Amino acid sequence: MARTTGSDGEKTEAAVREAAVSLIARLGYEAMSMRQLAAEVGVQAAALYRYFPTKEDLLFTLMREHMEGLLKAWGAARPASADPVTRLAAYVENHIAFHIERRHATHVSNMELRSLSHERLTQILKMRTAYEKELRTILRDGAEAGVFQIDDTGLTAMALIQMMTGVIVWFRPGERLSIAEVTASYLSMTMRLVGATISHGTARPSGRARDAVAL
Amino acid sequence: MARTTGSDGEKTEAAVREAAVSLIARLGYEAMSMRQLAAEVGVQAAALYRYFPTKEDLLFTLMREHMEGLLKAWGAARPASADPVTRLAAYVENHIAFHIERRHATHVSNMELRSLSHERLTQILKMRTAYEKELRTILRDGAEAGVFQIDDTGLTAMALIQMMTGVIVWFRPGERLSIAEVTASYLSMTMRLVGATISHGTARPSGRARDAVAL
DNA sequence: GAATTAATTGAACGTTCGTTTTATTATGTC
DNA sequence: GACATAATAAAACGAACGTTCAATTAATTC
Repeated sequence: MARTTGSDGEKTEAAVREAAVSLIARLGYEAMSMRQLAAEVGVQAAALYRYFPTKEDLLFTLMREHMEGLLKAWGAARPASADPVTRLAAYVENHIAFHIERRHATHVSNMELRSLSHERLTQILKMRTAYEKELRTILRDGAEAGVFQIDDTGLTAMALIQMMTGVIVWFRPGERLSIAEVTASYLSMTMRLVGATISHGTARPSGRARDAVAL
Repeated sequence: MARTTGSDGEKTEAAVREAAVSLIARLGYEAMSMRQLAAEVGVQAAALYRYFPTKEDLLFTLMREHMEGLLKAWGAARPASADPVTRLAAYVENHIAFHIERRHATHVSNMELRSLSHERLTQILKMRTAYEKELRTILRDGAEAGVFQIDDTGLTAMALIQMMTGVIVWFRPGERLSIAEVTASYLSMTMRLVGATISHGTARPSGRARDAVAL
C-alpha cells in the first residue's frame, strides 16, 4: 500500500498523458473520470495528482503541447520559397500529415475547448489563430500575385482548414486509402478551390487530381 | 409547492427543448446538469422527468428531430432537374442555410454522438449517412456525365460536408458577412473544388467566385 | 361543486465525482 | 546500513450528480 516496485515518475507521467488523450478522445473530457484514467494507467487516482494538480491542468497541458507541436511542425516544414503555390502545398501536406498522425490529440484540442478556463482558452486560441494566420498570409500573397483566384481570404482559409481537419473524422489508417493518397487528393482539391494557376507545368487547370499533385 | 398557475405542459416541453439545445451547445451534454437545465426553464429538476424519462432520452430526441429536419429540408429543396450542377448548387444552398439557421442544434448533433447508447447512435448515423449519400450520388452523376472532375467521390463528399458544416464554427449572424454572401462564396468554392464545367454560360471556368455564383 | 386529471414542488435516494490527507514502501545517496 | 527522497496506496471529504417518490395545487370534466 505504497510505492510499488519498478515505479518511475517519468514513465508514469508519460503513461498518464497517453491514456488521457485516448480516453478523452473516446469519452470526452467531462465523461472521463480520474479513477477511470488511473485504472487505465494501472494506478490509484490519488497518484495522478503527483503529476497534474487538477483535472483541468491535465487537459490544458495536453492541448498546449498539441498546439505547440503543430506550430513547431509547420515551422520546420515551411519552405524557403516565396512561391504561394509551393507554400500552400507545404501547408496542406503538413496539416494533413500532422493531424492524421495525431488524430486523438486533435480531437481533444478541437472538442474540449469549452472545458478550459477563460484565460487558458484564450492562450490556446491565440496559438490557433497564429497558425491560421499563416494560411491567410499565403492565400493573400497568392491572390495579390494573381496566382490564386480568391473571393474572401478569411473565409477561404476557414473553409480549407475545416475541410482538411475533417480528415480525422472519417480517416482510419489501413483502410481503403493510404495517407499519401488522401494527401494527394486534398492537395488537388485545395489547389482547385483557390483557383491556383499552375506555374510549374505539372498539371492542367482542369486536370484530374493526380495530375495536379504528382510533382 | 405543486402545480403553478398558468402552467402548460406543451409550453414547458418546448421551453425545455429550447433551453437544452442552447445549454448543451454551450456547456456540452455531460457538463450540463439537469438542475441547471431546470433552472434555465424556471422549474424544478423533477419536473423535467414528466417530459423526458432520462437525460439521454432528451439528447436523443433533440438529435433525432434535428436530423429528421435536415432530411425533410433537403427533400423540399431537392430540384426536379437532373442536371448535376443544379442539384449540387441546391444541396450546398440548403445545407448552409439549414446549418446557419440551426447552429446550436447542429453543434449538439455533431459533438455529442458519443453520449448516445450504441443502438441510438446507429439510428442517428443511419440518417446522417442517408443525407451524405445524396451528395455522393450527385457527385457520381456529375462525374459520369463529365461535368465534374472528381478524384474520389466518397472523399470529395466528406471534404465538402466538413467544409460547409464548418461554417457554424466561425459564422456569427450580423457580422462582416451576410448569409447570402457566405452562401455565394461556398457555392463558388464548391463548384471549383469539383471542377464543375459551367453549362449555363454564367461563369468562366477560372472566373472569380462572384461570376460562378451569380446565376 | 365534486371528481378527475395535469403539472409541479420539495425532499430524499444511492452513487459518483474531483480532490486531500496520511501512511507506507521502494529507490537513490552517503 | 542509515537516511533522505520519490512514488504510490488507502481511506476519506464534501459536493454534485441523475433520478424517484409522495404530496400538493391548478385546470378540466361532468
